[in-house]
Amino acid sequence: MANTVEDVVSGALRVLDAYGLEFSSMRRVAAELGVRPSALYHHVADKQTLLGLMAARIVADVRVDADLHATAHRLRAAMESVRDGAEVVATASAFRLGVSDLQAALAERSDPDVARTLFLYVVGHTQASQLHRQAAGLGIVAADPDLDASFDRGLGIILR
Amino acid sequence: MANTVEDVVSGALRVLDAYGLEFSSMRRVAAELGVRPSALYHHVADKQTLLGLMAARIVADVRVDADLHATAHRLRAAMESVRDGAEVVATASAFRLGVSDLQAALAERSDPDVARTLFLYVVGHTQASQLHRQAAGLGIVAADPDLDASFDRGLGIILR
DNA sequence: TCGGCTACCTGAACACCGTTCAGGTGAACG
DNA sequence: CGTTCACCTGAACGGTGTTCAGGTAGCCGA
Repeated sequence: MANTVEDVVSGALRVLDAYGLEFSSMRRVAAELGVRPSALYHHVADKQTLLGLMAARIVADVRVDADLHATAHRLRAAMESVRDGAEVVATASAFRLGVSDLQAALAERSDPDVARTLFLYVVGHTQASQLHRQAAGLGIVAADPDLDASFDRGLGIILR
Repeated sequence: MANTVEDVVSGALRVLDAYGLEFSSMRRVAAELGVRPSALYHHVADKQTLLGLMAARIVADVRVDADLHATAHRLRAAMESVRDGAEVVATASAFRLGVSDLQAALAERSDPDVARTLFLYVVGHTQASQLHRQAAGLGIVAADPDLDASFDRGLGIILR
C-alpha cells in the first residue's frame, strides 16, 4: 500500500518488460501493484501521461554532451534496455511528453536541424530494430545480424 | 452489399480521414460500409492487417526514382494527404507490412544505408509534423511555421 | 433445370479495455 | 481529539477486437 507516482511508473515498467507494450494495460499495472485499477488515477491523469512518465524514466540517465556520436549510442542503449523501450519513447515524444528535456539538450549542443534529424533517426532505427528482433524471435522473419552496424553507418551519414 | 477487400480499405481510409487513427475502430469501418463488424473478418485477418493494407494504399502511387530528394518529398506528400497518414505508415512499416516494396525500391536506387536512414527520417518527421499540427489546432501548443523548411534541411543533411 | 459450392453477411457472445465516481480507511498534524 | 488528506475500494459505463454457428444469394457444372 501507500504507493507513489514513482511506484506506479516502476510497476508499469515491470509490466512493460514482462508483457510488451501491446499488452500493458492499466489493469495489469494495477494488479502488479496489488491495487484496483481505479487507484492508478489518483497518481496519474490517464494512460498517455503514464506512458510519458515511463519514457522520461527510460531516457533519464542519458548524458548529452558534445560528442553526438557517443550520445546517440547512449540514447539507443537506454531504449534497448527495456522491452519496446523505443516504441514507448516514440509514442511519448510524438505527444511531446517525457523527452523534451533531452531534445532541448541535444539542440543546445549542435545545429537544431542536426539535433532533430538525429533524434528522429535514433528513435526510429531503434524502434525498427526492436520490432524486427521480436518478429525474428517468433520466426516470422529472418534475424538481421547487421542491425548494430547499420545503426552506426546511418549515424555517420547524418553526423558527417 | 458485396464488398471486396478494396472496399474495406477504402471505407477504412474514409473513417481515418473523418475520425483520426485513435478513433478508427473496426466497428466504425463496418458502420461506414453498412455492415456488421464481423463481416470485416471475411476480408481481412485482423485490424493490423487492415492497417497494413491502408499503408500500402497511401504510398501506392509514390514514384521512386534516382532523384532521392524529390522522391522523399513525394513520399511525404502522400502521407500528408491523409489524416494521420504518417502514423499509419510508421505503425505498418514497423510490422513490416504494406511498405516493403517502397523500401526495396529505395534501397535499389541508392546506398542501402542511405535508403534506410532516409525512410526513417521522412516517416518520422512527417509523423511529428502531423501530430504537432493536430496539437496546435487544439491550442495545446503554438503552431510551428518552420515545419516544411525544417523537413527540407534535414533532407539536405542526409543526402549531402 | 437442379444441386452444390462459395462469397458474403448476420447475431450473439466472450473477454477484455480506459475511465469515472461516490464512498471508505488510516495515518499525520494542529 | 478532531480534521484533513493521501490512498484506496467497488461498481459501473460505454466502448473495444475477435470468434463462431448459421443464413442467403448468385454462379457453375451436370
